Amino acid sequence: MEIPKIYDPKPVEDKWYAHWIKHKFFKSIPDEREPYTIVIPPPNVTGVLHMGHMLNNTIQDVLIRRARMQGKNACWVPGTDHASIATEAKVVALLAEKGIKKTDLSREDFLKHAWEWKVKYGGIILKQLEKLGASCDWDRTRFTMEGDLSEAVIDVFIDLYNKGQIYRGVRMVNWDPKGLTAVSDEEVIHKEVNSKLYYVRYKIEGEADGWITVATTRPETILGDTAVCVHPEDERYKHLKGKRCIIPMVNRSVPVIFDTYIDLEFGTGALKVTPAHDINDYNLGIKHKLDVIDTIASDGKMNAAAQFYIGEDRFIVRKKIAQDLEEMGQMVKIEDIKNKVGYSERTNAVIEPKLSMQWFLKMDTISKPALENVLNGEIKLIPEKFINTYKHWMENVQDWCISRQLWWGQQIPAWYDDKGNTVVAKTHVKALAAYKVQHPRSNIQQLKQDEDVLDTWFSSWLWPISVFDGFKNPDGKDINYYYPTNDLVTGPDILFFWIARMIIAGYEYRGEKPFNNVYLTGIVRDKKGRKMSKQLGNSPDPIELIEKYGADGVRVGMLLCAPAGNDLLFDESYSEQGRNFSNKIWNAFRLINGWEHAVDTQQNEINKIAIQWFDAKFNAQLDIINDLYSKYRMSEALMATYKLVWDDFCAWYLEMIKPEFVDGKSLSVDKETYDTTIAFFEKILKVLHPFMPFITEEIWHLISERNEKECLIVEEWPATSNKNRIILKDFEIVTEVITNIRNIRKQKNISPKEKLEVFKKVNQSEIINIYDVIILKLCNLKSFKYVNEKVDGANSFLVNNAEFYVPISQNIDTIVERDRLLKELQYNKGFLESVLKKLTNEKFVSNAKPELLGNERKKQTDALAKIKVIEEQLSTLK
RNA sequence: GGGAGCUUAGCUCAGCUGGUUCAGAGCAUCUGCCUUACAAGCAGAGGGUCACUGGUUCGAACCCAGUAGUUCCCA
Repeated sequence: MEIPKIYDPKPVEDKWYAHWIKHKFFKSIPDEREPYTIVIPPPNVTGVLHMGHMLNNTIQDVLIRRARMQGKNACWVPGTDHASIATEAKVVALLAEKGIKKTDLSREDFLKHAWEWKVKYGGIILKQLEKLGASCDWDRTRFTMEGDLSEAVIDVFIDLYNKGQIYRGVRMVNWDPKGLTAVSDEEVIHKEVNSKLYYVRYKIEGEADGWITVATTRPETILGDTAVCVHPEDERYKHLKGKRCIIPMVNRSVPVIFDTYIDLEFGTGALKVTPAHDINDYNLGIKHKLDVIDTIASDGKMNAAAQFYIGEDRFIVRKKIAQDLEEMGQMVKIEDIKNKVGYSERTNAVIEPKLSMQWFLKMDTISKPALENVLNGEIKLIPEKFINTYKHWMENVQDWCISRQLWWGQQIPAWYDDKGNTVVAKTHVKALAAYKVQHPRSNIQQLKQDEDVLDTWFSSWLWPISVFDGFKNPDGKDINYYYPTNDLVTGPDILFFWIARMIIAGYEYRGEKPFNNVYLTGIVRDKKGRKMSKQLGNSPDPIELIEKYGADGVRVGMLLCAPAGNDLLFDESYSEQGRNFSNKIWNAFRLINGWEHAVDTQQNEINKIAIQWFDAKFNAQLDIINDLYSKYRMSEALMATYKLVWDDFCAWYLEMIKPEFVDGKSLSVDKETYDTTIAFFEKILKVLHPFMPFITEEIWHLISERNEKECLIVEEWPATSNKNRIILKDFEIVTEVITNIRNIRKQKNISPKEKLEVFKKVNQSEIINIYDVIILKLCNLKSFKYVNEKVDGANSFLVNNAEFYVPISQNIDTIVERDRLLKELQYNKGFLESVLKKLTNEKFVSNAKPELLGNERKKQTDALAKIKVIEEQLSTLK
């Protein structure tokens, strides 16, 4: 059967993925082997695969496949999170298309729609992961809102409440007026934008023409002002001590207060204070006991307390009030400035600081072990530089606002009577019972459950425990076997959102870390360094990439540009390189596969040496690869593998043993060489497998007869053994000789078909001629002979002080040759000089380590010998 | 405003404890080849003031200080 010379990944990938599934190779059940566990960072159910997922899931799959081949019980747990805001937004939008408003639905009905949506679309991203080749144990797929996981969330809430770690309070929160919910600090993205700074003058109370000018970027909040604040040291305002001023339009009299918080340089040095709508103002308000007037409603529109513009959006009001103040003569000037504005990560609405009643988790004590165990190296962050960021955050950690004003999520198990008395309990029945204990004289029959749900991260922080049913069954087989997990692979953007909180939960609920290592990938950016985003449209569709280059190609492409912890600038050309690599491997297979192998053919010297060399090379390189893996240097491990395959195996080894063509027919390969080559190739497939699972599995089955259970995916990772360093050293010289000869051929424009003669001048007695056959073959030589004298009229080169001559039919251009030699001489003299400089330096000789000194001395003698040879060559040129 | 990181070839990055012929890799580029595995290929070559300035040292891409640019985190 003719094997196509271009590898076609599509049918291969579909076939083998199905095959692996069929034979349950991804499945993990606790046994006596050492476990190797990864829990997937659950992508959110609304998501479709983007390049960030591609990257971290490729890395996870590489790790898990290698662990599996190393004989560990590899378990990669997949799943999704319910992403309350994002999902609810999607469902609301979908309902809106049908003309249904959320407010018209009951909570129950809305959730029914949401679940329908989840069933229909929630699995898309997991299906996409299959295309990538992700070897997750799909039987273990979990979802943060499924029964058991939700129950864990509720139990944890109740437990922490009972421990006094959870409280309810009025706080300034980041309000998302579009999502109509509070969001955490981490979900606010601060962006620099072009704004205006409005200078507005307020009348001083009781003075005929006394004014104070404040500067603000948010004039719409003027209606909620309850003070004006200046710096106590500010000479401009010292006379205002004890005075009051009048807020325009609403004509409210408010005090002028003094606080060192004020920045003298900014604006006019006078700050209008709106405690209800700015976190700093809020704190000032508490300190100075100011009134709080909330003038903006949940939807971002002015409310009745504002008195003006009621029902109009804050941004429209900003323009209107500026104009009105202008007309009133109270607008002094307007300047353009740049400032940072917070946006909701989910809805992109401008965040409105808002006072509201929320649930909080105290972070001060509960986070202690999580900080400690990262600092002491019990949990490793890779790369280490993230420890700084982590430490900084954990040392300044704020209480976590865990309530969200949404329906999609776990409803907070808090119950209220009509006076606002609260009990926390798992069910209404239990709540009522608890309530009766607290209020024995009450005969209330009905409590009202809190309307809000818990933050999605309040589910996912339990993920490494809850996916193994560690809450439901704390001493279960799974949790005891798989926990703590080995590696977590995710992006640094969720270091606090998720990683830190998982560590906290791990210590709180298992008394142990959730994972040993956290591998933080970079953020995938486009070629210009911009984050990939839908708005910019600069993100390639991963599935299309896979169609175009094959999953193996894209995986390789991803990792080629993925230095650990640094952002990566993705470009499609990397996937192309990956695809080309697939093709290279494929063609190596085609070559070997096409060889006749005869039992009666004697193994020749070339093949014997080639085999010895590649065996040594493979082992040495595998040591390097293993070491790089152990340091999580994935892209370097890939590059080392790439070079092993492309350069060492294909370009050198296969070229060496490739049978020659005689009379238009390929000679046959001896059986021993053939079998060894197959064995080498199989080892190479193993080492390639984690990076390129599909093509390697395909060739694995083509290259030898195997039954359907004998799959590469469960083969053993090769052990390293042979450490023949001598042959590797020798080969460095051999390849240098070969390159020199090829170079001369190239420079002199000699056809590769023309056979050359090469002479080696014997200076000393040492002749290592075992490699000559290789030089003969790879350079297409007629002969390779030893001489005692220089060969006249030939091109020459030096390798390790040995002189080589290549006579060619053209005359030697002595001028060019002399120039070349002079240049070489100059370089070597310069080099010698630098060595001598060290050796004649007393301080160097007395300070340097002995081996270093010896090295320098050797350099000296080598350089001297070389100079002598070059000078001799030069003298004969004249 | 506070903190952390980064700056090495056209691009993306290695370079560990300062010392090997140390300035490297891949891609891209250039030149020659459709040589019976692969043109998605083969062979060869050319690319760098290691951001800048100063310091420490016998010796600095590497250590220290400052400057510039840049990215991120926090407020």
